[in-house]
Amino acid sequence: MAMIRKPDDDAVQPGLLTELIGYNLRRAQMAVFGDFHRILESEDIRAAQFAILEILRRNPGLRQTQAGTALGIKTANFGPMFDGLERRGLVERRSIAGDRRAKGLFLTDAGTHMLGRLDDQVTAHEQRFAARLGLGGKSQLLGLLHRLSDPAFDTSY
Amino acid sequence: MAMIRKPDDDAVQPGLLTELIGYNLRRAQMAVFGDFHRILESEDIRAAQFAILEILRRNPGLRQTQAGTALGIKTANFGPMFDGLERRGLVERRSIAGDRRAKGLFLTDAGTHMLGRLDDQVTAHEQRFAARLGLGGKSQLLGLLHRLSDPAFDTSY
DNA sequence: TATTGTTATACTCTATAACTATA
DNA sequence: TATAGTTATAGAGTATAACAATA
Repeated sequence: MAMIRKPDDDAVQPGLLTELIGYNLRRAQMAVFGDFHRILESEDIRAAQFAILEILRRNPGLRQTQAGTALGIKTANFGPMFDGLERRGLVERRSIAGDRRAKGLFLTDAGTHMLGRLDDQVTAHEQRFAARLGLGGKSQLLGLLHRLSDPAFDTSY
Repeated sequence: MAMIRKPDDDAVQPGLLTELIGYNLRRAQMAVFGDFHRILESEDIRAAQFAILEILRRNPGLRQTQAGTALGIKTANFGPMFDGLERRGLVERRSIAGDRRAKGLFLTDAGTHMLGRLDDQVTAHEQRFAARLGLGGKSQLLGLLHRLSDPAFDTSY
């Protein structure tokens, strides 16, 4: 067998990519979400569904458009996602007095209990990653991330 | 018309979500990628395809498994993604002397030129977001993100 | 036996457009 | 006319499993 040099994966030169904020955001998100998904598996729900449940815990009675806007989910996609949760009895739509087009969204008791079962695990997950960031690292990170997501920090206009 | 109070979108209480590192990573990534996608539209390519082109610019001759591993794309998915670029003449597979299973991946001249056309726009995009982060903010952010994506910082084992 | 890559397939998420019903 | 929500549909991205060829 000839001694063809097999390139080592570690020897891949990162180049421009690792200098890009967006690429590094994606890598970090993959790591954090991978861990988070493992937790949600225990209740067989997805991250997007968890976000819906969580925002309804804090804001019972929200309308679909509001919940969707707050989470960055389009109206046309929110409906089917919510249907899945409703079929499992975790949430419910209630009619709103005064506007027969809109519906108020609520957690059921089953939904509330599921979130309760996840609370400790989610807290542990969060603390694991906060620990990686060191003292004050998390609040520093969140501050920087808000500058990226908040259009008010865009000075290019 | 009755004076039903229509809840204001701004009044949605964020709750737990905005305390989660993962959720804030996602929001920031949506903002940065939204801007980035607008740039890539001009050449009609996707972010994942850009990443493939970019890593081949720096690492010509990479094998599929290596490129996929480096970018976090599974082997079974890398092939079809690469096919799309190859059909457009931006990249090519070449046989490797000594291993008839593997193929070396290369940019074509067309692929190199496309990356060249994007360079200035990508740099401008990057500077826009770096500006939002303030002096030293970007290197601070990248340092924190690496702690999240690098398993070596996981102290929970 | 292990590795490189392909094929098939399914699911989630995202995006757009056309539509109904109410306001 | 505008708004709340639904339906249909298409595309990208991700995941697993089975497979062929080669090492």
